[in-house]
Amino acid sequence: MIQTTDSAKPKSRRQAPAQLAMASPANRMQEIVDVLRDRIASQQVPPGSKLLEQDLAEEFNAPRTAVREALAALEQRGLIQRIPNRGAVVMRLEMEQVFHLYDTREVLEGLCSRLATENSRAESWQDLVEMFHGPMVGYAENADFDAFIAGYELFRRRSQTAAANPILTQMLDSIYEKTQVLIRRIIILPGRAKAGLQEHQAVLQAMRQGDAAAAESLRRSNMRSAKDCLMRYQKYLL
Amino acid sequence: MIQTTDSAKPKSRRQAPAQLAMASPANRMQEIVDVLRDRIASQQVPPGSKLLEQDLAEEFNAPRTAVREALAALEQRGLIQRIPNRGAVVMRLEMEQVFHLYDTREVLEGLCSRLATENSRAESWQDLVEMFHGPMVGYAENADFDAFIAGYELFRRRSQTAAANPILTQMLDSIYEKTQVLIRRIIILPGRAKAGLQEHQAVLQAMRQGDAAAAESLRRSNMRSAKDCLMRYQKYLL
DNA sequence: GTAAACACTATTGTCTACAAATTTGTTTCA
DNA sequence: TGAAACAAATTTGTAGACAATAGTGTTTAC
Repeated sequence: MIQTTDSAKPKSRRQAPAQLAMASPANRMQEIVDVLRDRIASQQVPPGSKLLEQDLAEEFNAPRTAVREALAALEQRGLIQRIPNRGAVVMRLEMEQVFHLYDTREVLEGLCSRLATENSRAESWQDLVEMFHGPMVGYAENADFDAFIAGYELFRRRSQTAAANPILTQMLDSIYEKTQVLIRRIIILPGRAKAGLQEHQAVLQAMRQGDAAAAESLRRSNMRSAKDCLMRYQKYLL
Repeated sequence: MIQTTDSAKPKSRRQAPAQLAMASPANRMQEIVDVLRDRIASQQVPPGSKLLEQDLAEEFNAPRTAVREALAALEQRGLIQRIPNRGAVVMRLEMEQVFHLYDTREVLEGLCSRLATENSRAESWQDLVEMFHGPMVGYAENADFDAFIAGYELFRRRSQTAAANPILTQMLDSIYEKTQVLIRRIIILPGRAKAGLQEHQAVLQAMRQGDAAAAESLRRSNMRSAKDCLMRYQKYLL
């Protein structure tokens, strides 16, 4: 095999192993995973849908093996279910499982708020405090749910970043990608937007004051309140 | 293609889809995953080791694709790291990551104890109470760590089962399989066995009294205490 | 007319061969 | 002698072919 000494690689023998881990060809599978994840999380592909390996292979212009790997990854993440010799279907969210997710999320979001408070200067939350006492109030009153959700996600992202705990981030994301669709349904429930707003104001106030324990406790109350709302109106949701 | 009407399959047209999901050929990969998981968790394969696809394929007498799938699964679970074109190595536990794991575990174990208490009759913990006031005391005093750990794991399993939250179980397991090796190193630290024993006695007492909130709080204290011990002696551990 | 047996199609599961890339070993030139 | 250039071998990544299984439609026997 003739190796063409190709191009400019003036590498001395044992080169530094510090390379950016990613290239374009190797992780095409990851792209498939990401795209499918988004579709499932946003319910562009509704629960119960069958995912055909060949169709996906054609769509992504990838070999079927790549698609299979992607499906395996999605199965591990609990987004799809694979039945031997029968293929993959998008996982259906049972109400019971939603409650399990929320119970777990409660303590994790609490931890996230606590760590975020502990790890950052109290003043760094000032802008979010103002946001939740300013624009967000309007969004809630005018039922501008898209803007409201956008603000809420900013809060979430900022908290996660400040918490600086990769394990926690991973677990919260894994919950979030399953319950994402529910947010839009919860927020429209009677009084939920307003209640959520007030609860977040309280959490942010605690964070602004550097009171980590209070932030944790208040965030947990917030999640419990959301879950209660969900239970109350579950007939109308799923 | 001639189909041989093979063997005795007196199935009427549309058969009940209720089949046991597992057969032997389909989930040979799962077996590879489990075996490797155990080896990694128990450090039979030390951190940093390279895992060669071909070697594993020969050992398990499976095609390389099956091994690749198994490795992909282990990567998702965070037990190995795969670098494109360079192969898979067993993940190394940095101290920082251990702390992240313990922070997360603290709130999850707390939740587990709370749910377990809420979901089961208070009397059902009686046997564990007696165990932790009886035999376990001896194990701690006589430094019989194997027996002590066995008792501890029983407590963990019973709690998880009673909590009856699959999401939580999955997350706790995913943490546990990474920190499993540490238990044996923590337990031998000065005073740790005895402290852990007392903390568990307190947790179990709360559970025995049906006080879910106290159980959660005490279990969290217990985990924090373990983490403190870890931080204090980290020089001697990793 | 109904139900079982049969053949066919579509889809998933498995395996092997090939290509690309990295590491290792050897040689050559200052 | 030492470092760079080159070649070989090992290892991972990709693709496609083949086999097995489940689902569907059709025929046939009672």
